[in-house]
Amino acid sequence: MAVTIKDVALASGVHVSTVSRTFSAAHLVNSETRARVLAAASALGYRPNRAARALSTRRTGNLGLIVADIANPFFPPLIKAAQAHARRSDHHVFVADTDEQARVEEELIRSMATQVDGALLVAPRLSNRLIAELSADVPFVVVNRQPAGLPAVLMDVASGAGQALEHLAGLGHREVVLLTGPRASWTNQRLERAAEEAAERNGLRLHRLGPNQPTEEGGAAVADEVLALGATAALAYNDLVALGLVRELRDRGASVPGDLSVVGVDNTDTARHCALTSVDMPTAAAGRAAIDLLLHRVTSEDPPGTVTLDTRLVVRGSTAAPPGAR
Amino acid sequence: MAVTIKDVALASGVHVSTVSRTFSAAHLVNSETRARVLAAASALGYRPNRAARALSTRRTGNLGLIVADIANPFFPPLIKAAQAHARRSDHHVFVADTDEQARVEEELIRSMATQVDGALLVAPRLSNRLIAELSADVPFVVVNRQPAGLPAVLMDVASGAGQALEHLAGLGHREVVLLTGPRASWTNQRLERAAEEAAERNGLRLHRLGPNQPTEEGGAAVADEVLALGATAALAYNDLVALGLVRELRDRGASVPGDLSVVGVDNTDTARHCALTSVDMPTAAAGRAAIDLLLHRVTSEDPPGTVTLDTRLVVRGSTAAPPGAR
DNA sequence: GGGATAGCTGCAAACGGTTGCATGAACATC
DNA sequence: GATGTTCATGCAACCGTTTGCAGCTATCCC
Repeated sequence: MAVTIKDVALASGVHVSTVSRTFSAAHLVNSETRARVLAAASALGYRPNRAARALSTRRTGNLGLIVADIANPFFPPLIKAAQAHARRSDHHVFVADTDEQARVEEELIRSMATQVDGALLVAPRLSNRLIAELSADVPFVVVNRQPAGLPAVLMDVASGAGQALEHLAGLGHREVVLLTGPRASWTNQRLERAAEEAAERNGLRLHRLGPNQPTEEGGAAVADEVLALGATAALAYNDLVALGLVRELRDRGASVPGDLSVVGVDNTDTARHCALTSVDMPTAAAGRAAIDLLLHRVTSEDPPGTVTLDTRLVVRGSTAAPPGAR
Repeated sequence: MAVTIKDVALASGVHVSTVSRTFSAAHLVNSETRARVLAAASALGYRPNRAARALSTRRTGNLGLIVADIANPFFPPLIKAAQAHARRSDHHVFVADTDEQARVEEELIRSMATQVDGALLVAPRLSNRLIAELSADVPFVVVNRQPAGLPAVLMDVASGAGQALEHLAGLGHREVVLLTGPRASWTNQRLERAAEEAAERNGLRLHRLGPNQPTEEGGAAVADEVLALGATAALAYNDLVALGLVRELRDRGASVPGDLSVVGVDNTDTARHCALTSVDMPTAAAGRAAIDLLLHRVTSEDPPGTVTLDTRLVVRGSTAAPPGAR
């Protein structure tokens, strides 16, 4: 049915191994022969069968990309960039969604293991122990987490969070609340520490509220408490939380940024559309860097490296001077 | 290195073919033998090699999902649903982004052909001729387009667009502008026709403006013309166009919905966050339906079916009575 | 008790490539 | 002119699994 190497060999009068070499080690075949083979191949519309190739080479040319929730606006730019970048090295990408469940994540990795050369775990929920165990089967690169001994790409929220608090201090704010995210999140841990340090540096008083669900509902749920605290600005774990808070506040007649300035994290498209000041996460760059690391890891024995990317504040309409200021 | 069927055979004292049957045709093996094989397999951590299996069965257990732009908020819910649904039948999904380019789309399909049992084309840019040609290599299901002879899933914007114009008429609007999208888009064609009919039904005068780029910029670019037309409401090709228009209008001091009511299409998360009235597209349901159709097509010879899903209006804060009304 | 049947299992040939090794030709070296 | 190299190609085993066929055993029927 499909045209195989055998058909090409027949059509060009050479042995299959010569056809094979034409495609996988062209320098080993005479240039005239090569031309003949290529002509026959393209006339027949030959395409190497990747599954067959994988069987002997143990390289599938496929990568896995495992994320918690494809529909969370944080992920698509990363997926897009990773996929496009992988394609440049002729790799295909399986994308899988774990629905935020560690069990699903594990099963996905196991079932992909025989079909991929490596996998990208973005903000995995799995225990470090299990990640280490599974990494024996498949080379991993981890994004936004740092398990010992594995290559990682980190988007360090610290720099952007520092800029955010500096920005708020500059506007005249003195009392700021941090809406924290999931305890297990590496980003959240960095965010908490960075916010604390930056608050001190800028003479701000920092309140904490959380952990919160990293969703719009999570943000909406704490609107009361935020108002009760008497803070004039809030920094949220992510854009969804920030936007949930904004919506709830406005529903209650409070003004953003008039009564409360709000800063998100991730700088998703939604933040852009809703004019939310936000800390930009370089998701596309992270996707590309992770693919580079992964492809490198697949082919080399070098010790795994870690790439850390900085973040930066993008100021929009959700921040302004506090109510008391002139 | 990896544990194979051979290791399991050795460990359980049977021939490899018996191990194979235990996994792919369990009823053919004695239940005691089966138990022994399964025990050995799980002790060794055996997982069938899908590439090898694909070689003999000509079924890879993989599907392709090809979209124009992963980062466009319209797609992720569809991708998520399709992937989750495919997983239930033990299929993995390659996700690929064409960057809106027909050439890339074609190359992607060709390079995936040997590795997938079928592919989902979502709003493809390819010519019908080429789609037909390629469908000889790979079974397709097409979403939001209707090439002859191929199974398709359509999200029919007509019903929702009708509701939108009815809603606007009910609020007292009389002059409405339709911001059209790409000419080649099936959705756009349906939208234009449906809007025309619904306008007539509801006694509205319908202006058209377009074709517009289906992006925020596309919407922002026509703000002037919209104002000049004297319409009091706009229905946009999609949410991005609608939001671009809203932002530009507000930047110029016009009020939405005070001066102009705006309705989008897609009902993306962004529309929700930005309180945009929008026509909901059942993307998740479409993803699932498409996978069903595809899996069915892969295994059967039935003539291809078409699934049409209705849409409906979701009213939010971007629509209100026109300026003149009491 | 003999033949047919059903139920399991083993054998070996695929599936479509890759690759180490052997072979042969052409050419250079001394 | 014998020897050694290099280059190009063919040969055949192998990658891990499936599957048609054949063979064996036990059971059943008359």
